[in-house]
Amino acid sequence: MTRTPETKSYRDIKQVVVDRIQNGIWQPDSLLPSETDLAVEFSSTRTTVNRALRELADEGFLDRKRKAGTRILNAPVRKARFSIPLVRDEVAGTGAEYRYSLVKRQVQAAPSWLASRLDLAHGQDVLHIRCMHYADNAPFQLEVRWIVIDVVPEVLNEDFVQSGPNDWLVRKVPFTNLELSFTATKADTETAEFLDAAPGDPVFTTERITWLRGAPVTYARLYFAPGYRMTTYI
Amino acid sequence: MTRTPETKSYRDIKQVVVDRIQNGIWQPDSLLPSETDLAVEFSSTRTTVNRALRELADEGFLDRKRKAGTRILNAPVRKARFSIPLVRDEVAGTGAEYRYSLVKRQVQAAPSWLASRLDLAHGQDVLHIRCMHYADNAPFQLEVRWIVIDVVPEVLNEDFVQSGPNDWLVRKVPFTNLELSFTATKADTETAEFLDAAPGDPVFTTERITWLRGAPVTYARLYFAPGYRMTTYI
DNA sequence: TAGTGGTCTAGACCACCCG
DNA sequence: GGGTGGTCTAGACCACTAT
Repeated sequence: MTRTPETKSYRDIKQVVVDRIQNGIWQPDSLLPSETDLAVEFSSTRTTVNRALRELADEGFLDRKRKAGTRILNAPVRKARFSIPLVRDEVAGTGAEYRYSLVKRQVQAAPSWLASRLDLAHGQDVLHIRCMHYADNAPFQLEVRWIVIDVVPEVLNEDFVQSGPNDWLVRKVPFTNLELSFTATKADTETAEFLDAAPGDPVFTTERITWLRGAPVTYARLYFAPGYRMTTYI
Repeated sequence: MTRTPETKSYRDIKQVVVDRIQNGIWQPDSLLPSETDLAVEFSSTRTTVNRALRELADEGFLDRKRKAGTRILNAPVRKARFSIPLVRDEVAGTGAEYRYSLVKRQVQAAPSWLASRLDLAHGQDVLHIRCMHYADNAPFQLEVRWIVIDVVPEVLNEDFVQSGPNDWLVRKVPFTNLELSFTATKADTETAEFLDAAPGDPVFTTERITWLRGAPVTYARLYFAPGYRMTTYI
């Protein structure tokens, strides 16, 4: 079949479907026509309709089940995409100049809370690191990290004086699994000093655990200077 | 062509590609073979290879450009998907019982900071709402919200005594755009009381602005009770 | 068991953009 | 200019599951 003026691309189809949902032509919880029917309506093929609906389901608009059909989700559990930048890039993105400084680097036995969290053997060695990231010489982020030496033994060759462990890990151990959480914590005395904050001040905190093929690589806590705001657009 | 034992599905292909990246067989910044070549290697078709690579690019592993080819990203700007649940569902998901309570509902002229933020006319009317969400009768979230009446005049018919504005908005007003940000704030006296916290305690705070086809619908601040943690897996 | 979505094929045309 | 990815077609078989 040749493409007629009425022929819709998968992008057009997505747009039409979203419009119909937003204008109430198709109600939440109701069933869409089958892919075959929609293909006829849009002068398209099932393959193309399939791609459109598949992406909308992926974005959280639709729920699709074989035999049951495609249903409009009533509670739009919209899914937001956000990217996880390197601190360096995040700072550079604001136009500020990035500076890194190592505070502490020490091999130690994993504290028991960490061993428990990462499922390490009792007393297993980890490399503990504290470092600071600055934006135009103002404190931006305090990084506190533990790296499991058995999983990445080469880490012992790095002194992390010139650049941070995150840069190194990203280069050496790419593409792993990640657990990411966000909380608001209270600055203790030391954190407050590094971040140029008052003790007790609220601090936006990120916690990351990274695995490489099932093995825990590193645990990190990132304390952001007061005023930090993480923003996403959907 | 019939499917041989060597024939790979798009999932298999994704897995192989990720494995090769993780094992350093394909280095960051380097170019992958073309889709056509990969199709031959995997005893598959270009369509299938295309889907695999397209999804990996979408997940942040690869960068694809016509003519330039497919390149492995060295700075893994991994993209995380997180969903934005209704409070009700979030509470229910923890197994706790959800309870809602209206604190305040009032039509007022938009305060100037809000008018500025949402680009409203000076003195434009908004519906101001404060309400609480409880989990097993413990404070879970304090919601402070402003709704632009001109955009959704039907909101005046709702008293929001039985259920919150979020439930209503989600059902009635599909949003098209969303700005979402996260910060750590300091509890003021009133917030602290509602959240059963001490004044000055750190509070994880979410700010949401929602638009419907370019028109600002609502601005909301969500203050979470101490101990709240937002978690994602990637 | 019948109908729906999930996936694959083989081929085609096209848009983009690097060299 | 030519090679790469972007997309579409027409058809097929299959997997799942509601009924």
